[in-house]
Amino acid sequence: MAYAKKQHFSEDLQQLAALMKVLSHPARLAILQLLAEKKECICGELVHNLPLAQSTVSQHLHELKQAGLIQGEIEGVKICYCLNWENIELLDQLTENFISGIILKKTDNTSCS
Amino acid sequence: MAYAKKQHFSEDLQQLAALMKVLSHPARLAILQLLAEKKECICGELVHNLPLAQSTVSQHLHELKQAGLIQGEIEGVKICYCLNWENIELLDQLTENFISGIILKKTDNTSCS
DNA sequence: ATAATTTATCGCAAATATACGATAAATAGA
DNA sequence: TCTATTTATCGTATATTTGCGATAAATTAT
Repeated sequence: MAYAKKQHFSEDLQQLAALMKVLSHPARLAILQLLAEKKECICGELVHNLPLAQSTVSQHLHELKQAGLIQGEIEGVKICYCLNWENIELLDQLTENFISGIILKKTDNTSCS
Repeated sequence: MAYAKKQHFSEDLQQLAALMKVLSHPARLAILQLLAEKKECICGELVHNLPLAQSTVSQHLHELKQAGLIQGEIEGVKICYCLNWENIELLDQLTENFISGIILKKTDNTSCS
């Protein structure tokens, strides 16, 4: 039972935390950058560009797809991945809302140090 | 040995991924919001505002402190926490740079769907 | 039909993360 | 001094993540 306490927090915080978790591995950040650069990319080419085994890359792709940040289309044997712009922009908004929401509170220069 | 592959990625991606990992738990997001709201806050008050045991909150505070996002000052028996604005703003810049760096590549409306 | 290619998934091992109770350490108050 | 308060840390249990090889499934090429 050492878990599941996440559900005791607000939906908003849970959603953002889940997105941040997807971004918490450099391989997944690298995949997003590669897809932004190449517009679209066959899975094998991503594997070729990352220092990880094929099965590991496939797992990272799965997490990114689950989070809605990328999508894959079957092209014969191959699978062509690309960014899901709609959700990338949602990610942008949610993170910016959170951080700027914090920074807006700064107005007074209070600090305990 | 099932790990440590993170070091095969660029410093930039590693740094951002590490920050995202700190933000990947709703408790830590909630702590940041609480500190932004209250400007500064005794540890016990944070515990009071979170659905977690004292020792668990202490661990989350430790991670936030390690990442430089908060700082604590001893006030007698109590410890007063507050945000480290400098690094909060760095976090803001790094995340915005990353995401907007991706969104900038959108220009052509390519999509594989 | 058979072989080669591509990718997802399974099973496993190891590393990390989460959560808590118990305890230690330090200070304040009686 | 003795007690209460506050917080960090330790130990432990459990869950999750990371990573890989092996294999399965599907498609293309021979």
